[in-house]
Amino acid sequence: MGIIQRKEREKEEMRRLILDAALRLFRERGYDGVSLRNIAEAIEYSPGTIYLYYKDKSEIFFALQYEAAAVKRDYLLPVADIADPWERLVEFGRRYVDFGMKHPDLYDLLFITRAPMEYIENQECWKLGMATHSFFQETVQACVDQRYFKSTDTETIAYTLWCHAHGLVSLFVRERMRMYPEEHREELARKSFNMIVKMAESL
Amino acid sequence: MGIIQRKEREKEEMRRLILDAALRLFRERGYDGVSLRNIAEAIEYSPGTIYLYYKDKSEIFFALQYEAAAVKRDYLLPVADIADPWERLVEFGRRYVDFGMKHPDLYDLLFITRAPMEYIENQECWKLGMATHSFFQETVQACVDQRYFKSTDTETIAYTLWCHAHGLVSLFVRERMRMYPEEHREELARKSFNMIVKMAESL
DNA sequence: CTTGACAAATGAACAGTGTTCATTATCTTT
DNA sequence: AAAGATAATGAACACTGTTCATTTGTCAAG
Repeated sequence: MGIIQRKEREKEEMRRLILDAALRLFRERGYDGVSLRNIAEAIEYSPGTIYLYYKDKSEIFFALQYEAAAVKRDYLLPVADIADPWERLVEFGRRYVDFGMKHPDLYDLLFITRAPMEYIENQECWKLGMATHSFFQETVQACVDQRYFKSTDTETIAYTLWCHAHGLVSLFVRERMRMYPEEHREELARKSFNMIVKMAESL
Repeated sequence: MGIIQRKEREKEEMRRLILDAALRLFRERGYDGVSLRNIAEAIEYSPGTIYLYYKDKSEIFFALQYEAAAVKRDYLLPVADIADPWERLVEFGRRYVDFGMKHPDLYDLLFITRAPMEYIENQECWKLGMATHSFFQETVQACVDQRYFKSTDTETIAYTLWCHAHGLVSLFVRERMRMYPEEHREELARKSFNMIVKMAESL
C-alpha cells in the first residue's frame, strides 16, 4: 500500500514548497511585509490552498523558526567533540556568531522577531533551543570546574558572553552599525570577538 | 496677531495627542499591531484627520523615534559632568542599560525595530544618536589616553562594550530570557553588567 | 470503461489594513 | 451676516489574513 505513503510524501513536498517560498520572501521583505497571497502567488497556488497545509500564517513562521533552530544546532554540534572546555567554549562562540552573520534571517527569526513567545515554549523549537543553551552553560561550567576563570558564577559568565555575542550579531542584523563603513563591519565584529575572548581569559 | 500662534499651538497639541496615543498603543501591541483607525479612535477623530498632521504611519514612528532619542540623551547627559573618564564610562553604561530596562518600548524603537534605515540617516534622530555615540567613543578614547586599558584600540573597545550592553537589553526587551525565572532576570542583568566592568578593568 | 466517493484546489466573500480625496462643517475675516 | 479659508469627515480603493461553499482532480469498485 504505497499510496498513502506517496500522498504523505506529496503533502511533505507541498509543505517544503510553501516554506521555501515563505523563507525567501520573509528574507526579502520581512514577516509583516509578506502576505499569504504573495506566498500563494510565488508557488502558483491559490491563497486558500496554503491553509490546507498550515492552519495560519504564524504556523508557517513557527515551522521556519524550528528549521532555523535545527540549522543552528547543526552549526554548533561539531564543537561537542572538542575535549578542552575552554577551546570548546571559544569555538562555540565563534560558530554562534558565524551562524548569525551567515544566516541573518534565521537568526532574526530565532532571537529578534517578536513572536507570541508564550505559545512557543511548548513547541519543539523551544526544546531544541533549550538543549543548545544547556550545552553552552555546561561548557562554561566545565571551564569553571577546571578553574579557567577566577569567577565561579557560571550563570553570570554564560549570560555575559551570550549578551556580547547576541549584541554583536543583532546590531549587525538590524543594521545599527551604519556609523561604521560597510567594509569594516565584519572586521570590527571579528576584532570584538577576539577581544571578548581575551577579556574572558582574565575573568 | 495671536491667532496664527494659537493655530500653531493647537496644531502642536494635536500632534502631541496623536503621538501620545500612538506610543501608548505601540507599547501595548507593537507597531504592526496598531492600525491608524485604532489611533484615530483613541483620540476620537476620524482616520483621515491624522493625515493632516503626519503624512503617513511611518512618520508617526519616526517622530516617536526622535523623541525616544531625546529621552535617551537626557538620560545620559548628566554623566558628561563626571571628570574621571573611567567613572564616566561606567556610569554611561549603567545609564544606557537602565534606560533600556525602564523604557523597553523606546529602546526597541531606537535599536531593534526594523525601520527603513536608509531614510533615517538624513533625519534629526540620526544626528542625535550619532552625537551620543560620539560622546561614548570619546569617553573610551579618554580612558585609552589615560592608560586605563592595556589595549589602545578605541573603536573595538567601544564596540565591544556596546555589544554587551545592547545584547543585555535586547534579550530582555525581546523576551529571550524565558529560561531564567522572571524575578531573577534583573539581578542577572545587574551581575552581568558588573562582570563586564570587571572584565574591562583588566582589558 | 464508467461510476461514485473521496481529497485537493479554488476563488469569492468577510472584516480588517493604510491611504486618498471630494464633501461637509467650522472658524476667521471682511 | 457673507465670504473665504481651514479643519474634519467618511466613503472609497487596493490591500491584508482567513473561511468555506463550490469546483476540479484522482483513484478504486463495479
